Amino acid sequence: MPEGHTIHRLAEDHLDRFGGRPVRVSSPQGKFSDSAALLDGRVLERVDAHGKHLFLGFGETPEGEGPGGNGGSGGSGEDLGWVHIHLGLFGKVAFGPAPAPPPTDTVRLRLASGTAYMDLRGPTTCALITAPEKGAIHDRLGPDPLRPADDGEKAWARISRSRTTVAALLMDQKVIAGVGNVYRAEVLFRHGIDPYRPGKDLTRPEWDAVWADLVALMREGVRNNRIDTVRPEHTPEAMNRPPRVDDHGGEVYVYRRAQMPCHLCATEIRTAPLAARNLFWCPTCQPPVN
DNA sequence: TCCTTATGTACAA
DNA sequence: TGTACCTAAGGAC
Repeated sequence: MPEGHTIHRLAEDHLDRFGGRPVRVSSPQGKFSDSAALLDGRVLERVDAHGKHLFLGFGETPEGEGPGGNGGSGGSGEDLGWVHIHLGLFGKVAFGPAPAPPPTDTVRLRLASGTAYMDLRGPTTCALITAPEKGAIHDRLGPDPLRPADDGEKAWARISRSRTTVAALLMDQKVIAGVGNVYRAEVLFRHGIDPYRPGKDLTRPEWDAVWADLVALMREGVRNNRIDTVRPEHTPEAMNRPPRVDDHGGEVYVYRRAQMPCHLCATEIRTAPLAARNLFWCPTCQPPVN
């Protein structure tokens, strides 16, 4: 269930559970075994998240535990680099309390401490990378609404010059990092923007509002660990309608609501494939501009 | 038990 | 544009 909010939440959760302490690292499935062996027993020192990319930074071997010892300052503490994780479409992380149960054979990466464990399954990427390699990943990602230092300027520079549809641009991680198929559909609905409008036809005020909204929505997504996008006046309680029963849980306006009535105008929500994903929108609330 | 679908990306042609 | 990759859940039989 990965859009950017999931990844930033995972970064926090990893730091809370494993930060500052040595961690047992293993790869029951085997595909990460060599790197896991290098990392086993190291301290998780820092975490980072950019868009849908998660980075776990492991430090030096704790005193007396490393092969080759010399556990003091600077000893074996060369920067081991970062574990780079991308969940892709199917990847999942499961946390649990110690003791960790026997892993299933799909667990790519297991972290375990005296109090907690984490199992990673099905990621598209789980690799040990160097700091420069991490830098290269940041360089090819656009600004992330969840990174405090980022703003929408670089994204606007690209969007305002592009004939590509705004729906495609919002999914392009080089343009803006962390937005996925749910936030894309929902933020366009919230601002009444036709997903097929070319980027260059967006106005500056429209983009500023979309960016600010993504910052707010995605922060709430990190907090609640799910995507909710309906305004208070459109919640099931406020509208006296049944809550959504769905595996992704959150309350939304259009995502996966094809052929159901729009919460605002009752028009049938439409869906169409766009760049190998399903787009959802309300043709009445998000009319073409011409 | 099989089929479909899914909040994603990279690479080939 | 198509295809490959990774996993699990839900629904149709």
